[in-house]
Amino acid sequence: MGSKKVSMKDIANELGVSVALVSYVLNGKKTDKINENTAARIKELAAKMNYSPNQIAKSLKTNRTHTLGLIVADISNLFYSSIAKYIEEEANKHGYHVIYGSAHEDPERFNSILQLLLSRQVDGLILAVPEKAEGCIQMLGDLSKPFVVIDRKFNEYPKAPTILLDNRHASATIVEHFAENGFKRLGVVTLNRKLVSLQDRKEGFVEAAMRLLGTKPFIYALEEEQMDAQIEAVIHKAIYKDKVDGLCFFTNKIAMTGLARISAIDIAVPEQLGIVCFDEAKAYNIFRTPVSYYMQPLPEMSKMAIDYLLGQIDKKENKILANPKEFIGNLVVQKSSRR
Amino acid sequence: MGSKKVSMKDIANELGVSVALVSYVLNGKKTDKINENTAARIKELAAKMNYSPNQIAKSLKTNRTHTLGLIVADISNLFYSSIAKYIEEEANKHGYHVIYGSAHEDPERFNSILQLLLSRQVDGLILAVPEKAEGCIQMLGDLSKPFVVIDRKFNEYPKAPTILLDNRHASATIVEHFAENGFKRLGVVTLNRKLVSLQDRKEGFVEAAMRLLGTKPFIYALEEEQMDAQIEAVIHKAIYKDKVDGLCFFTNKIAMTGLARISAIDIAVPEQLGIVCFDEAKAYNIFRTPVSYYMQPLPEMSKMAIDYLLGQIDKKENKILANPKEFIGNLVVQKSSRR
DNA sequence: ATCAAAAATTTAATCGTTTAACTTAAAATT
DNA sequence: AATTTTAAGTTAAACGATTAAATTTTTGAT
Repeated sequence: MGSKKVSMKDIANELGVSVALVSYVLNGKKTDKINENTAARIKELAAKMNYSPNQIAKSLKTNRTHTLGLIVADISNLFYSSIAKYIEEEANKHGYHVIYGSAHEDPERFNSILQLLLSRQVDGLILAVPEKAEGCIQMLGDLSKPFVVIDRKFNEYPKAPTILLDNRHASATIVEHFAENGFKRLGVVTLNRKLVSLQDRKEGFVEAAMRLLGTKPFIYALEEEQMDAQIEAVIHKAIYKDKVDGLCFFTNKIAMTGLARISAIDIAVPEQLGIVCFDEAKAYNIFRTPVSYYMQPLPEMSKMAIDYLLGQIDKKENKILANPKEFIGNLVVQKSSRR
Repeated sequence: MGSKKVSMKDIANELGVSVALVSYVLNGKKTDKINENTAARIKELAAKMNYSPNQIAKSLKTNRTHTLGLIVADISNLFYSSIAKYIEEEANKHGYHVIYGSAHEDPERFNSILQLLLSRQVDGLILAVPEKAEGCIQMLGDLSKPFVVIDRKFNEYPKAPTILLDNRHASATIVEHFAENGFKRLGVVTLNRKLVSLQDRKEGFVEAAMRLLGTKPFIYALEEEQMDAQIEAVIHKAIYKDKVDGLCFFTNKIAMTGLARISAIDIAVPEQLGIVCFDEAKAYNIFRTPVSYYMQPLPEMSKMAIDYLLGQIDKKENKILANPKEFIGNLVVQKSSRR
């Protein structure tokens, strides 16, 4: 009991050999120059003593932690926890682990987490950078620390490695689908933040609506912190005043709030109101009418993020991602928008 | 650009002092024995050079990583991502970070993640231990590595530090509520796993139903992997054959699957069927009738987990948690079960 | 037996910190 | 002026591994 962790020294002492030899054997290096017998004895004892290497010491020497840092907006938000899951899975495949933090879109919190991850010497970073924290892009470049921005894009840094959805294209797909199904007066519910991805969704939506329907969609912008308080008025205005017949929720969270409100209203979906949301959620199927949604290809996006990062870490210098990589997702059409 | 990270040595050389002095100043130790002026110069330069300590080196020396390991079943599962969020928040308050992994209830995967966390020298562990992996409790005890089990309980290890819901009490509360609202033929949908928490929910439910209604509830057990395939038959049997009038879903995920199915059926909730679920979810409000749920006090549970762990780490030897701590949650009654 | 070559193992420096123990210089005491 | 005290700082070992270079041991050829 209370037996402290065994180190290479313990093994070496027990066997009367040097620590170096133990290191060589246990790492499978110089195998051709080591007596098979000795190697076997070392391995055997290591197993018996339940040796597990001290990664901290290893990292100090090798300058590799085999750990990636991930900063998302909020880990309890389905969209980000899904990303986290795929990132983790993909990283694990390559023997990497993930440390994460939630920044809640606060630049200060973001920077503090970033500093902590850096001080823990993560080998690379995957970041959902909040507004006003773009400075980190320059800083990480100066440090020559591998990183990749996900789900965000900064026009001031067109060369930063960036992975996100082609938001304009996604919106266009949604509008097209609405148009094909005879919806004419469209509306979108978004947040009043300057995030480029929301901006792009909006612009793409407006552009497509003008082109395909000849009308501008109604835009409803909520404040994140007062979503619950504001939603009732917004939904009411959209349906009864603006006579919107096709509504698009721009994020998962907005959708949950909005759908809850619509649930309480006596309106036929999709007959009187068509609905499409961004991002996948099992919950969309418990709404009175299964809700259509535009699904981001998160597994592919995660895979590319990890591949790029590991490439950088191993200095294989693959030059992919010189420009933001925008993925095309796909629209899962359910009853809420089909007529 | 490409400037490597600055170390204490760089600062010391620049200023012509010893590394030790830099260390003392930057850590605020021996402040009474150091010239204020020198201290100021060191701090100033450190700030200017953007020094940030190498935690890896620090950890190697101090044997503290200020990092906790968290293993949940699945980070993309709302229940666990909520726990993760609270754990992270609480840990951050005390200057600790969290590394996590998803074990997907697989003992092998669990043990492999556990080994990795240990090799990274986490200071403590928060674990949702899967069935067949209880061995880790003994092992961590032997290593005298602080840990706490959450959301699970193992009767073979009554002394292991354990934090979870009082599941029997929760079930009893739900049955009581059903009874008070005139529901008579109850049913529960659970998983056919041997997890003590599910077992306790079931036993608590049965016991309370016998006591308050004089009848045994119908038990429907799904296999996790075939939930989607099995749910239709189960719901059908419950409603049309067994004539259940009050249904309880034992987990978030089961609830999502079950509610999606009920959504497709023409049945009045709560008039013909009352519904209560375990665990909180915003999504419960987008169901045609807002769904009642039993909410676990996750913030309090997380706080206790962290407090206990940090206590152990600091060897303050607070003996709380000698027995499993079972928390009482509260039932949020909505329209789905009120009549 | 001798010696070079090959095989097996050890030595020692290093990674960036921490910290107990020691040294030096200046100030205070006598 | 000699001695003690205090203040300010330095030295050096350690944490647990890695790895190039050096050393010792064994083997084989003569």
